[in-house]
Amino acid sequence: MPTALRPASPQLDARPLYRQVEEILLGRIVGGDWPPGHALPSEPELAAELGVSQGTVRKALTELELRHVIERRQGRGTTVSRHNSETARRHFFRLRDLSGSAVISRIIVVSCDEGRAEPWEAAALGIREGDPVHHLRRIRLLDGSPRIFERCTLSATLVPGFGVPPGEFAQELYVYLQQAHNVTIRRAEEDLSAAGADAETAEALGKPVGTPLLMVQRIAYDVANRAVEVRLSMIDTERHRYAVRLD
Amino acid sequence: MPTALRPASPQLDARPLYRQVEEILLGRIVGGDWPPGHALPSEPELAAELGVSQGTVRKALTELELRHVIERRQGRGTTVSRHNSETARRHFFRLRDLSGSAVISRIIVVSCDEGRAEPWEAAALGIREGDPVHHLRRIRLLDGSPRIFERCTLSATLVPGFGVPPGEFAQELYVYLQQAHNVTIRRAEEDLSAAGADAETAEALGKPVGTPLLMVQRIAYDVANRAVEVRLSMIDTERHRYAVRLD
DNA sequence: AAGTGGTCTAGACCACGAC
DNA sequence: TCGTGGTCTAGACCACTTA
Repeated sequence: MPTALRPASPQLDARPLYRQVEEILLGRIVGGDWPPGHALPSEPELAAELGVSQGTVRKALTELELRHVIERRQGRGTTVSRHNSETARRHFFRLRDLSGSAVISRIIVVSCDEGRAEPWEAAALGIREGDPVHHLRRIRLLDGSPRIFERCTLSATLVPGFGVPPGEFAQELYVYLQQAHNVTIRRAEEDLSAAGADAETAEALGKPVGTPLLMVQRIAYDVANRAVEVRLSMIDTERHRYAVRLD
Repeated sequence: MPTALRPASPQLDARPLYRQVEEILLGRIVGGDWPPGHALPSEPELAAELGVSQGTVRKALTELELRHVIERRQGRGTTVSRHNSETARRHFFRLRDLSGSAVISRIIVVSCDEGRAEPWEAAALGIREGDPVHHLRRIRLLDGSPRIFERCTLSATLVPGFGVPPGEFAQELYVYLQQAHNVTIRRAEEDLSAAGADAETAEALGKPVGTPLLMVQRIAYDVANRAVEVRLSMIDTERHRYAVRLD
């Protein structure tokens, strides 16, 4: 069933055609018609279905590709992005060792509880104070040593029934969210500062209280731009650096 | 004089045409034929001169625009990017106040000397140990308070005769480099960590030695991808945050 | 009114991947 | 071999800026 992009009646939507195409395609992905890993119709097929030229479809697909919503490969086709440990880390894990190389990371879940949103969590997640949330505490081992203590808060309305067992957890959180809860994280905002280690963090990392740590507050958003997670990471930067490229 | 993009003899350059166009245009900008602020020929003119279609020129220009080398405006034309305090800050100054708003910043030059490159400086700048460099120390006031102490090292071969007087300095360093030394910074890499304040920094910021500070090491590259500056910034994050977007 | 970049089309050919 | 996305062309019309 072709989507009516340009009805006979005068078009009030003044946005460029390729923006509208982009939104239609994104809608199908967000709505679950095309789940992660699904192969999209070919460009000529999409063009015919939507009643636009292949060039317009291409421009829309290029935008979605830049936002990592889809992946295109010559000869193979276009698929909805699927998180895996590589892409999840490349996009959302900025730590490198002192030589600039990627880091081997292991994750230990300390605890996972249900709770109510504190004011700062509610503000970050765009929900109301007291709304149900899940709390997750994790320790990350970088190259074998405990270097990061993370306190994560997830909006329970977006990931109902969330829960992971304590102990080592091999999977990246965002891969797990996609596979187990059908929630795809697409972007995040981080605010960085320096702080002395608090008691809980100091114990988790085996450092004295007050040790200077890199504190990262992250808010993660899904494909539909909903805030899913707010996370406070306390990072021991003795042997690692948080890498940023400005261009 | 048209540039021969596709000679009669078989073309060995297998790169796409638009990449070659991109390189030609970038070459004219780097070479100084088109200085910052200069208006480029129109797309049809470039297409005719280079012997390609306007669509190919457009794709090359789009790439350069994404890299902030040029700026395009409908009806007005395309110009070579010129640093000003707005763009310089938007790209290279990541600090926000606790509400996420931009910050009013003043710069005080503490000292400016000539010197020889230490090993770590030489490694960062891609020069040899002992090569001539300029050292610059600055204090930044954010919203009126001293919050950042910066130690900058510039490669003297790229900015010969560099020098700024001590005291307040209204201009952004990269704007000054472009206007006074014809060097345009286009991108930078930053490595972030947490560290206790050393004696020099503690005095500059009026904080006790050992106060946790955000330490940022930046390497700045010009349009020709040469390392121009390495900078160590010590930042008091009591009332400010370093903002990063991951997408 | 003239000229610029922005959008959109229709069609050609090529490089790559899967069968 | 076939279908995919990648490149390239030629030309139309539109929206914006400047004069």
